[in-house]
Amino acid sequence: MAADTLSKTFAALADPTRREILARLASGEKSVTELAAPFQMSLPGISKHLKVLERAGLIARGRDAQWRPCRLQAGPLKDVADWVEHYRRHWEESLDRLDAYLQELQSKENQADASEGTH
Amino acid sequence: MAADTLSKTFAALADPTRREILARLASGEKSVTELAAPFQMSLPGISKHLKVLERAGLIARGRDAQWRPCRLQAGPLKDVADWVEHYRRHWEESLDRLDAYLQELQSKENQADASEGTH
DNA sequence: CCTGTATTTATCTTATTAGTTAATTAACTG
DNA sequence: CAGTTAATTAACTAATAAGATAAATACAGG
Repeated sequence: MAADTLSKTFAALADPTRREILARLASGEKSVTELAAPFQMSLPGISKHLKVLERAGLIARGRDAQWRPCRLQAGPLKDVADWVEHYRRHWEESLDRLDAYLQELQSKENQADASEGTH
Repeated sequence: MAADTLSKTFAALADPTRREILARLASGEKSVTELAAPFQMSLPGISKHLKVLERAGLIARGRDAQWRPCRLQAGPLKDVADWVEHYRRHWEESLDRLDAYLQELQSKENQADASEGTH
């Protein structure tokens, strides 16, 4: 993994368990055990994922007695949004081309349908 | 690396060399050698990165004599944009809080400035 | 058909990742 | 202070990734 911030963010997001953890944190702070509950994975496994997220700045951890409540920190996600935004016109253009192609197919099909009766 | 599409996309983006390759492809098709030129890395190294990008569906490769021109395919980036969009309010809220905090600091500073002359 | 150019594949090394279980730390509770 | 709950660290394994060099493949042009 490269050291730069954006690379660390993308690497952290490249795991479905970690993305699921973030999704669950979107609705508020949770303890490690709460976060771990929906997963098959062992608690140390979850703990490791949380460390990856923490090092990427995507979560912060507090202390409440024996619990370490985790909360979402979305700052790095703004960087992702800003980065990907540069490519918007590329996917929109390719969707436009797909659309044009499908419309062309459709109109050919209609022509075929229309001529069916005449032959 | 997990098998799902979004994970593969994020994993592919988690490398600055690969992001740089995408950035260069944004201005049009390029051959492997052209893509490799700005980097220190060996050609097989670049070739590997291209394979990662290809498997993530981020580029497609054609054939023109002995060249394999690469072109950007931005489809998966739309999925990234859609995914990250769910978190927009989180980073905007935290920026708002930062903003409020800075304004508070500022106004306290102004009060302090204003009272300087009177003491 | 031989040579040069473009690119990939093979092979190897080193580092990192994801996961496990067992042991440890930290804090509350009776 | 002994026991319980929450969470992390340690130690290990297996898989994957990033890079290198050397060899192989694909094509063009004389």
